[in-house]
Amino acid sequence: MLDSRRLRSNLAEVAAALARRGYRLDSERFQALEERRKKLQVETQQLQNERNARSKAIGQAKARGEDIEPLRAQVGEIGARLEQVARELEEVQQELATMMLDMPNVPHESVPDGASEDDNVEIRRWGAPPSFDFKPLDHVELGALHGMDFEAASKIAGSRFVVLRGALARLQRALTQFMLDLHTREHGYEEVYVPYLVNADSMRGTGQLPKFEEDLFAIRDESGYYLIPTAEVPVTNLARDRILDAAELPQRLVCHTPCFRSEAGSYGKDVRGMIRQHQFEKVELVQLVRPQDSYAALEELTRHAETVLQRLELPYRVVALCAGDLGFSSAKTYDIEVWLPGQQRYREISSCSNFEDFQARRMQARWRNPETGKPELLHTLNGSGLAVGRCLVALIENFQEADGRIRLPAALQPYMGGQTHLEPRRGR
RNA sequence: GGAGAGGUGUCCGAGUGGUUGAAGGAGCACGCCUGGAAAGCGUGUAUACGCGAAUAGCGUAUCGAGGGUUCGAAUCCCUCCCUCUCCGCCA
Repeated sequence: MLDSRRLRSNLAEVAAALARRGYRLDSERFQALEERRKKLQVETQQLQNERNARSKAIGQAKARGEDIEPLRAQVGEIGARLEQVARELEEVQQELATMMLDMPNVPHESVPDGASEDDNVEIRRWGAPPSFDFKPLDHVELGALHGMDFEAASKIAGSRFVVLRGALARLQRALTQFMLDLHTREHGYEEVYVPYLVNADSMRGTGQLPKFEEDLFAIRDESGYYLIPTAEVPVTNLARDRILDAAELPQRLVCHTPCFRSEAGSYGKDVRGMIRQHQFEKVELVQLVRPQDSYAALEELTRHAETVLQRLELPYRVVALCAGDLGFSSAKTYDIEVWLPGQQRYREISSCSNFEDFQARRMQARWRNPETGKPELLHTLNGSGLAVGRCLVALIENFQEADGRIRLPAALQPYMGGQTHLEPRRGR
């Protein structure tokens, strides 16, 4: 959510910044609502003031044993008017709140212009796409040799799910373990375990609600629970309605969870394979930082995610998302894209964002600034470190050999019982 | 699932209709005292919002959330949420 003061005092500027990302802010409507709000609020508060003063007078008169009936009659009239005005104010405020919950974050000035992912700007590359002296398989064909079973999954659940067996199931667990160890031991993150079902307040806090309900899976009973689409939701909400001590910052948290996404509106996109699933594993990095530190933290967090790919020897590139491709809550985002031989292109495997105070304002996540002594909104960031399913895809595609074997990078071997290769499954 | 207790400020805790934003204590900040520190003493110490040029002033709201009663609600009534204890069930 944007700062309402900033909207009031710099409406044109905010509207221009939002236009950069393709959001049309209805300035006239906002201004009209604001004017009504102001008028109604002043009136309401005046009436409340009057009522309070007279009620006190009644209390005093009563204490002195005087007749209070005439006073009561007066206050009654005020009450009736107050009720009317307060109701109108409530309506206007509701409309304003709805409008503001719908507004995306303002892009940071360093975010490149552009309308779609075609306008994203490549920042750097690491490693080189492998060359094969045979025709490399994509992960679906290759996975079939190693225990990746989409048919079984669709029988049990439906499309966009997968069953992994044997070494491949273990490989996914190994990847997860490796990532958690790297971030906790070398990057200074604290591991957390969190609920996978969350309430609507949490979803509102990070920005999934109210606008993107259709992307979520919801529980059908009266609980009001949603399945988390990313660990970002429960982990960032740890700070909701809290005032953190300056000494507690920065907080670096890492969390492995399954993620559940309805993928509404992605019909026909990545229908084949494990790239786009209703359920996938992810290791997520979250940072809660002082506002002045958040852009340095974004660079740092992105490097932490990149390190995973470097250790796994997987070629990738980093792109800065253009304004038009930014996520709703983000002020600036780097995507990390890994090379997929099966598609002969780079595909997103991590998305690292600085939300500045956008999420913090929604969830009232604050810290006490020692310089002012006051609670102030903190800044939140997160990034995948990494999407485990896609990482598994990248790994098997990049390290496949002519005979269907898959080489394991050295960093992973300790997590796979010292194995150096995955052998195709035979006769099972 | 059954029975009970409870949710007040950074924390503990008082408060059952009338100048209560809220006693008292702890913590924290500043000052005095001290060779220095502790103790002691004194002073201060919520948040959001509105009007406003204002870091001045004034006002409004906030005692889990929402609704109701009343001239007036932290205090009375209703609904919901959460926490704790005991019993049952259960991995």
